[in-house]
Amino acid sequence: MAKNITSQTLQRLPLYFSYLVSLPESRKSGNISATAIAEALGLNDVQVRKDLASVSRGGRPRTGYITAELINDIGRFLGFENHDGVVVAGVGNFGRAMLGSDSFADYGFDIVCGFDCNEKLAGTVINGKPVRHISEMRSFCISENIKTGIITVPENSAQEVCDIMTESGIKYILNFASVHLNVPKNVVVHNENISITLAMLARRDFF
Amino acid sequence: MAKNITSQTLQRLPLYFSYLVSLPESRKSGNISATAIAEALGLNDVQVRKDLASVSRGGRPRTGYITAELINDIGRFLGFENHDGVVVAGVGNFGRAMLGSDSFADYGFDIVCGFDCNEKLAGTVINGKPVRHISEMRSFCISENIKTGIITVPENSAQEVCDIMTESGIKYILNFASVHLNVPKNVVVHNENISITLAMLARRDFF
DNA sequence: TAGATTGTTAATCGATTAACAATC
DNA sequence: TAGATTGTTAATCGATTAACAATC
Repeated sequence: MAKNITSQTLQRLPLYFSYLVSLPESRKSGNISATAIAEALGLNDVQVRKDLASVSRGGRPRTGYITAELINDIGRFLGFENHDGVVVAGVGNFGRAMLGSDSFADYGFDIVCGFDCNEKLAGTVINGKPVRHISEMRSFCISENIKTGIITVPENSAQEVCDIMTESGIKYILNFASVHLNVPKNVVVHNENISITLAMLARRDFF
Repeated sequence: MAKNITSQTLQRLPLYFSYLVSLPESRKSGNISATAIAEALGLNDVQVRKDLASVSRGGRPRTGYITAELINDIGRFLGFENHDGVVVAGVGNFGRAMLGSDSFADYGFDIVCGFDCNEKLAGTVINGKPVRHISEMRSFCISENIKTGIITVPENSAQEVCDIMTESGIKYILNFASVHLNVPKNVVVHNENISITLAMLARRDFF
């Protein structure tokens, strides 16, 4: 296991994970075959078996994989058992949704704090997560050794907030503002563009 | 142009589009070469040229493509000049963020209405978009011929809302609830899982 | 046992890249 | 003109799938 993962395999692993986790408890306590997973997700069974071989301890002929074990193996491989601190810059609707979500924990992330330029929001608590003034973000990230940030501020302040993040040692930025961000070479930005996601979904039959 | 688009090309086209749109106005008014785009996005220049050849009217040797024309060609191909109506079920933080965003219009989508089970929200207006009671969603979608829906309700009511959507003729569902949805075969669900996106970004150096 | 399933090797398929002629 | 660039054909590379022996 854990040998030469291809980028394609890496993209499919979360798919298997979500599917297995979404199974009813009755099926989660039993076994599952690569053939069944492939069938459910519309993939080739050999492909699924090869993907699983790279992260799991292996299945058994005739019975398949132990479902709970497989979920664990994939999850561990993808780092879902980590505890990586994450900050959110911008406590508007999107930011509040991030702070309010409890599902990050299942994937190894702790949203530790929200930051906003609105003085009135500083000091409040959302879903148990503190909100502080944006001016405190730099020192917070440095002292807490935060490596990951989410940007949910308006377009016109996104670059400014991004600069503070990169100065604070943040290496990975998930950007919800629909604007291109300039970052140093050792920082990675992922632009989350929901409109494009929607376009790829709703026009798939057109292409 | 517009010949045999591969799935890989289709995934890169929005990338080119975002990059070109993000360029400063001074550069948007001039020309750009496939070589320059490739350089900026870390891709192979022949690949970019091949991708662009499938949607654009072509570039010129020595000078490259006319930037504004290229943006138009890619945008038109991807349907960004459409006007497709979209409904949002669930007017919580996420739903409000969707209704509040003006960027969908740039990609050919009109968020026409939000729906919620909270009676107090019905009749309100967010960013010019009306909010109605969830009980009105079915008739609304049918009469307006809506094909695309966004689900931003809590996990426990996602399937119920999803059922209403499929009964209303909706074919494409963007699901923000972290739960598996059962749909008829002719309906496509895209599960937007921000935790997984974050994991793929923040752990890329680990894999 | 017979049959379903795993895991691997070999063959196929598709996508990327190299090479090059054409063009401005 | 010389050189940068386009667009296409051919070669390479990588990923998927078919075939099959091993296993429970």
